[in-house]
This record gives sequence, C-alpha cells and structure tokens, in this order.
Amino acid sequence: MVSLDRRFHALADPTRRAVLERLGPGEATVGELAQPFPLSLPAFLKHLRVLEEAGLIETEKRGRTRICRLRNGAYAPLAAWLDDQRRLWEERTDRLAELAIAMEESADAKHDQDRRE
Amino acid sequence: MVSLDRRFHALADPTRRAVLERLGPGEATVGELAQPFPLSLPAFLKHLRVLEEAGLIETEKRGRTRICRLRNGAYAPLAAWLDDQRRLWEERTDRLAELAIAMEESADAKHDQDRRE
DNA sequence: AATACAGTTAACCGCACGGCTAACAGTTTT
DNA sequence: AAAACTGTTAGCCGTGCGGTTAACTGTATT
Repeated sequence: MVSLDRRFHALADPTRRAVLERLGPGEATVGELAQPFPLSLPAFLKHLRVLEEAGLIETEKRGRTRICRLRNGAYAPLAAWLDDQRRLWEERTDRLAELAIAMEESADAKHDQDRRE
Repeated sequence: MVSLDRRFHALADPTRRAVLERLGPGEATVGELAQPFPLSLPAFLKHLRVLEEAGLIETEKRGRTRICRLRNGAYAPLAAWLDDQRRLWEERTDRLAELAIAMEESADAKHDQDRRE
C-alpha cells in the first residue's frame, strides 16, 4: 500500500494536480499531457512518475506512445483521512455544544435559586 | 487565501498529520504536542509553523505557553478539491456506461438484422 | 534504408526541507 | 533576586526535489 505521505506529496504541486484534472474526464498520452506545460519532457516525466508511484495514475505503453489514466479509487484513501479528521472535529464541537447547554441550565438553576432567595 | 500547494504539502508529513489528529479532539500547548515525538523542539516548531502557514491550525500565546488549535474549516478546501476530482471521474465512468449500453443496443440491432437476413 | 517521432535515461545543478546545537527571551516559581 | 520553565531565534548541515541539457532507444513513416 502506498503511504499517505506519497499521496499527499503528489498533490502538493500545481503541475501534478493539473495533470490529474486533465485525466479526470479521460485518458491521454504523455505528449498530450505535457503539451500545456512550459517544461522539458524529462522534467514532466518525473511528475508522471511521482503520480504513478503515489498510486494516483496508471500507465501503459502502446507502440511508441504511453497512455495514462486515472487509477480507480485513486482518491479514496485521501478522502478517507480527511473525513476522519472532520469527524473528530465535529465530535469535539458537539461536546462543546453539550457543555454549553449544561452550563446554561446550571446558570438557569442558579437564577431560579436567586429568585427564591 | 492559502494555496492548495501549501495545504497539501503540510499534510505530506506523518509528524504534521499526527499533530492534526491530536488536535482534532481539542487544543493543546506546544510542549504537550511535542512530547510524543523524538524531535528537538526547534525542529518541531518548524512543523507547527508549516501547519499554521497552511491555514490548518491557529495558535495564541498565553503567558509563557502557546496554545494551538485546529482552524475552523481547515479541511474544507482540500475536501472540495478531492470531491471535484471524484465528480469528474464519475461523470466519465457514467459516459462510458452509457456508451457501453448504446453499443450493446447497436449490437442487438445488428443481431436482429442478421436474423432477419 | 533513412528519417522522423515519442519517450527515456544519465548526469548535473540550485534550493528548499527537515533535522541538529547553541544561545537568547520572556514568565512563573521559589 | 535567583532559578526554573517554555518557547524562540540563529546558524549550520545533509538530502531530496524540481528543473536543465545531451545522448539514446525503440517505433512509425516515407
């Protein structure tokens, strides 16, 4: 299994994210992918390698060209981690809300008590 | 607005992700956060800086200690990007499915035609 | 067979990243 | 006032990342 480190690192670059965005709707060759970027081909190839080793894309050589496509379930582990964190956060705010309510009730009780005195 | 580059880069490190996980349930001081890690304090502080400049946490100095907490909506832009990409992917597979159905119908038609001949 | 095309490998380069130690600064505590 | 505690800054260092050019491989085209 590829580490979250590799996956997140792969996304921390605008060129690589652009490639993924381009690959969302459908597959493309190395040349087609590289065309929009002001990069040498070797530099661009390194980005593709990073994406492939992060398990985000898969590639296949057909003749003298190589076609690239998004991997099935590529984003699942990343989305899962984010969802976990958001869940933790919301559980926390829920607890805070309960606490606030409890304090309010306690304050009301004190208020009633004051009135009775 | 903080770039996606910074945000994703901040997540591409196990120490920093661990800090975020720790901070999910509630806030903590620098010392409490640093304690589990086999790092010098200056090294650890750099990680906190990265997280703060990525807009993921916010910190506040109280006396001689500094307390750190998760920022509200910290993960929203990241989750949004991921969701966009997954949407693109699913639209693509939907189109492929439609195409497959269309081809099947076409094949059926051809088949019927063959039978009629 | 020669040429062009698409990608790949190798070797290098500057710089930012992640780590360290040492010294300093501002708050509590005693 | 002195000592202890909690961060913080400064400066250094090795490694890896993102980029380059040059040379090469293998596949189509003519």
